Amino acid sequence: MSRASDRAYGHIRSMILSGALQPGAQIGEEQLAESCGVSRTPVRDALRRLQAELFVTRNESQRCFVADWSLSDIEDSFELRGMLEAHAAKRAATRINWDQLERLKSCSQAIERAIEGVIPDVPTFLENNRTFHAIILEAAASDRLSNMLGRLVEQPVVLRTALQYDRQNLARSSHEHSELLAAFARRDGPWAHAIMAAHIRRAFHAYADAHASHREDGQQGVAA
Amino acid sequence: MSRASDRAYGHIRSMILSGALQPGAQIGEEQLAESCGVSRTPVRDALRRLQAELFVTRNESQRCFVADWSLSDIEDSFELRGMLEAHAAKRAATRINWDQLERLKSCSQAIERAIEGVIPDVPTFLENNRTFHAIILEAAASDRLSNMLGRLVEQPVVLRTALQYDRQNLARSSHEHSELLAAFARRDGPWAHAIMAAHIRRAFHAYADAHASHREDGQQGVAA
DNA sequence: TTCAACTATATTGTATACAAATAGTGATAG
DNA sequence: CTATCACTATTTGTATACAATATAGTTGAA
Repeated sequence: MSRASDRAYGHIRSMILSGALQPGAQIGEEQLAESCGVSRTPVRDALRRLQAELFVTRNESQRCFVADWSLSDIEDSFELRGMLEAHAAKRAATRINWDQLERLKSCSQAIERAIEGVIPDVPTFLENNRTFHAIILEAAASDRLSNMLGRLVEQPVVLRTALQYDRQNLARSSHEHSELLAAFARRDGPWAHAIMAAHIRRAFHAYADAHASHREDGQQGVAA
Repeated sequence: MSRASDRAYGHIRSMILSGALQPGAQIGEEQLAESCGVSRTPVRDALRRLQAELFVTRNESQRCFVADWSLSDIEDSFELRGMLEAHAAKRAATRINWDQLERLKSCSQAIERAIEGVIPDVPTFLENNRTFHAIILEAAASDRLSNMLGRLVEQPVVLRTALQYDRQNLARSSHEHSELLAAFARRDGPWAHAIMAAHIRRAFHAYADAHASHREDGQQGVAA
């Protein structure tokens, strides 16, 4: 996408994620255009994208609002993501090639290194975790699946919460990655499916636990 | 959406479905605007929607093309749709209310009436079949799920093929609807899940069979 | 005082003009 | 004859002005 449209997209998205634009707040095109330093045209493009990704909703008369995620929305998200990522893992197991497997191993090792120190390197963990899942999706080789999962993994709840991690969660996540590698190496679709389903499910419960203790002081986090 | 944008969307979509715009063909915004009798602005909106629904693709330099669906794309579509609709059916089973159940019964009866004559009333069948699935999705009560399924059920392959039906397919489809009603009446999620998975899977095989006999003279059809 | 209708204002939708980028074409040099 | 570079034409991206529509505020009458 083009420069101005991208800038508007990124800017609005980050304002939503940072809380500068609160859930339920109405957002006018003109106001956003000014705030982004571009005209309404690219803002409208950006809003359409954000709407497709469920960051933004519209009322019956086409006015835009920051999407308000209820707890059940969040659960829905994890549920769908688990289903689709497990499916992707199953497909990937029988289609993955040598290069992709090597890249997965490399990610997995980077993740292990990132969490072995006294102070875990969370940014490195996150980056490689992200790449790990992206490679699996690539190996699954389904445009439609990629299209749909792309809408889920980037959603507010995931980003807003994926900022702080406890040691145990990081280690468990990393261990599940190793298991996935084993399943892929054996080309075992059902195994990969089961591990991935559990992987995402665990992340959901970790999030739910963090949410239940409703500490609003910092960000709680979940590693999937 | 607004009038001009809707017109452009419908017009382009029907041109793709009718074959007036062939798969792989490049489509320029200006040309479409003229053809739709509107300016480029609403055409651009329509193209974004069609792109999200995978009717249209873009190359690396943002030029638009009519999406070209390979056989594996079609299989992907059925696979995902089966997975998501089965999930929807499972959710619906435990959430459906009396009104929704009554509407499902009414649809089911209309479908039975439509196929009992010597000449099946296919348009009525299709209309009620569509409503039937929509009610289940409504009962599933998940915006994300609706959002995703909406992108699948309306896709080219479905529409392009859902035009002619043999008696046996119609009857089997209708029978599966009745089974779903039974599962819903008993609030049996796993049962509903299994029936729906089979329902969509059967539709896929019916399509694959029709495709294998590659009769290009008319439209083959599949009732899901 | 309340409700309704109307006006004013704010917001989104559309058209058009212009800017930027890309691909196609032709000429020229190796 | 091929390949590369420059130029032109085509296509998409952006800005702005204007039109249509919805909301909110105000005024009037019952």
